[in-house]
Amino acid sequence: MSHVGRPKKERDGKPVLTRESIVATALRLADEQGVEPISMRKLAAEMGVGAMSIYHYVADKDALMEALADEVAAEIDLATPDGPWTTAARQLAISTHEALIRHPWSIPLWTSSWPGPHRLALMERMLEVLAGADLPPDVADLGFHALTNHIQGFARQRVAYGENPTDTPEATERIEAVLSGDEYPRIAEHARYHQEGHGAVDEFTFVLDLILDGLARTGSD
Amino acid sequence: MSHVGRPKKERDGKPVLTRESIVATALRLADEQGVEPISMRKLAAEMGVGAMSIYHYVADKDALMEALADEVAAEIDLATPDGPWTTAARQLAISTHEALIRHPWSIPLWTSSWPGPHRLALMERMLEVLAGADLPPDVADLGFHALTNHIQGFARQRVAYGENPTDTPEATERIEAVLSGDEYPRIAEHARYHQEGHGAVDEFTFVLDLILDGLARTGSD
DNA sequence: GCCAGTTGTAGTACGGTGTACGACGATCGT
DNA sequence: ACGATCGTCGTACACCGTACTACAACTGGC
Repeated sequence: MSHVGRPKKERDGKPVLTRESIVATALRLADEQGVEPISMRKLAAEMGVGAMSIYHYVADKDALMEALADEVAAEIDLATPDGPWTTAARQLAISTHEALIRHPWSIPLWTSSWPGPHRLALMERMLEVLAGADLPPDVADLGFHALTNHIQGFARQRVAYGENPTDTPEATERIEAVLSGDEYPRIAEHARYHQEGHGAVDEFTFVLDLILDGLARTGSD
Repeated sequence: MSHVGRPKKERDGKPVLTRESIVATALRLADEQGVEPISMRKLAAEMGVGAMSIYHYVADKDALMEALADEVAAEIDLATPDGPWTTAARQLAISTHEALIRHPWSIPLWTSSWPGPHRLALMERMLEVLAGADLPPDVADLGFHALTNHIQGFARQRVAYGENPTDTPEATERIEAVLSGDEYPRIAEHARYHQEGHGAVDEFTFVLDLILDGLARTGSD
């Protein structure tokens, strides 16, 4: 075997195997094929390396997934413009939403794994913004939950409700069954409404504003 | 081997192995230990049966999980009292929330698997309620998403944010790290706030009403 | 310049998973 | 009485995460 015992290096001396390079390739693989088909073996093979070598940089697969989710959070710009707190919160929410849509596979990870440093920083930033709103403490607390919930939940829904037709034939078949049957007329109507391309784009900001306005109003009562 | 070749029967003639009995035992196991440790082998062993026998009643593990999620939905009472649409939607939301809290392991399944008949019926019912609200179609549509999103998301958060201290020592350690460090003061404050037992209970209904009021107001504008 | 120690790599192996396949025995329709 | 059918299950395969171990290559001290 070519190189054993010391970090593999590329021509210019940069090591092939690093925590960063591992996370980077995993992220590329996830963007290409999603997160489920990633296995430690495949990832190692992709990097031209033995399976167990990865474990020198990453504790276990969960840690890798956590790092992956955090990498998505790292893309989010935490800088917010001056002005009322609602616009700052609004922009933070939209940026997060966009990052999640950019990497749909990461959405489940945000709820199943612990937040890494970048996600913690994002939470911290949002809490700061809310703290600057002069809301009663319990309203701020609940606002935080409502916002993060809305962000992650809507991202999930936008991915689940198609929009990108990665649908398996089995999935479209089941949708068709509901559409053609008459057991669930409202659902059929709802699905048709979505298939016509309504909503989706500004639904996120619409409900977001609904929450923000509600919070602001609650605060001024 | 005791009985081979025909459905196992108990003393009174009821078969041991049925789709219903399988789902029922799986649900019991899930309530006891959560859903991840369930494997087809363990489930079969629990029923005193060979592993592959289950596949005669269930297509594959995903189908079983889907049935499990639907079983939780089956517990939800779809009857709503007369009166304004908001109280009907409110009760539907609360019932669903309670069912999810009763079976926390099922929450991820609601987003990862397709809705079964009971969940479809629940969706249908909610859409009916919203259709009776005389909202503009796009507001009704977005209201539906906002509601389901809030229900599932808050249930997830209530489970994730402890409340039931099933936390592993590793988890408490990481929480402690954030609490004792000074990198994320707002998060630390937020976590302390929750540890003191604030919120949680009526936060769900609070934000729920915020959404419902917002929808009602939007409709009357 | 050499040798010990350290460090990153990888082979092997173990225990687990979902499930395809086929055999077989018990029951049922005739 | 006797085949067809159906439910059951043993075996096997591919794959997974990862513990353990051996070992090559580098590094630092002398």
